[in-house]
Amino acid sequence: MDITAQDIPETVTSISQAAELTGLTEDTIRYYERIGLLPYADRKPNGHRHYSRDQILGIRFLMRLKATGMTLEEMRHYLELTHQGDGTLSERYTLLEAHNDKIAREIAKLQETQEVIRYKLRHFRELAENPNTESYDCEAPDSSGP
Amino acid sequence: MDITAQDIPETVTSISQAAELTGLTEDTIRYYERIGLLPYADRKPNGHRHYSRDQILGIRFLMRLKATGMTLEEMRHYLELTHQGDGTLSERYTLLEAHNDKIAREIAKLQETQEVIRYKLRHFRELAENPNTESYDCEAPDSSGP
DNA sequence: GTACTACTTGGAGTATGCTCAAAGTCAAGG
DNA sequence: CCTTGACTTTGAGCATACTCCAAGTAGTAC
Repeated sequence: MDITAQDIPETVTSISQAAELTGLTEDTIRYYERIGLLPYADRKPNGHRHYSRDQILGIRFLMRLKATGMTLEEMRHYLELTHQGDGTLSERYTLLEAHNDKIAREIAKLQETQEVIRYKLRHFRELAENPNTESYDCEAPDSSGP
Repeated sequence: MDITAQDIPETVTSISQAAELTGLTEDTIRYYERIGLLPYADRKPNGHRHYSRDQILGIRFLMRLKATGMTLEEMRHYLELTHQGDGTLSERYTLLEAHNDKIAREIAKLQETQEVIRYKLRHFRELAENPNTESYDCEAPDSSGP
């Protein structure tokens, strides 16, 4: 998932190509359109959807938001603001800023848990090196003290 | 959610206290017991569940795993191994190590997205300072070049 | 003309993870 | 004895996010 458009063909793209380029399935793309997360896609004369490079990039950005914990409904709201034009810029700014803060908190939590896990892994290694006769089976693995 | 036991009373704990100490609801704790994620809790003579300090710590550790993307089923499996004793130590080690790697990848993804969001925020600030007459409404917000 | 492929729509079904409600038990207080 | 409050069990319901299926169409290949 490049953030540049290098890998996206210039010509418009079918739903199968869009799926490949975004990592979604065709069904998921149609589902997103149905729930209003993606705008009603342009159709070719035969009724098939086609997507522009910008639309693919737009979906990729959305997938980033999703991958970082934003719900479909929140994304839908953000896109609604985008459609309403420049008058909503400050609101969109606030939303993205809030999401960025949320990501920062998420990273902090992940790093904390990494420390806890590394402590446990160290503990396991000690047990393996020095099989403890009085090791009580810690049915409820915890993280208190050494 | 301290990783030490400082805030957990020494005396055994009711489900309402357990809920408070773990951030879960009583319903969720009962649900976890039902699906086998938590062992069948000891009951007081009147049938009420009670929890030890170690059990509270165990739940907190599980909630860390959950908060970092482990599913209930994966946790259930991990706990099953724990119950099987020291023979499963190396398998548990492998599982935790894999989860730690997953967290590392997750952090990397979050940080990448933070960069993309910061780029967009910067772009919004520029638009606000210098309202662009030819700003095309980027219906599909992307992240390609400036 | 027939087959094949790539799509279309609409609707139903599924997985995960809760969340709530109904009906009952038990112990303490007034 | 009656009420209140904190629990109990069982089972159903719900939100999110897909995922699959059936029936149909449009264009190409032979």
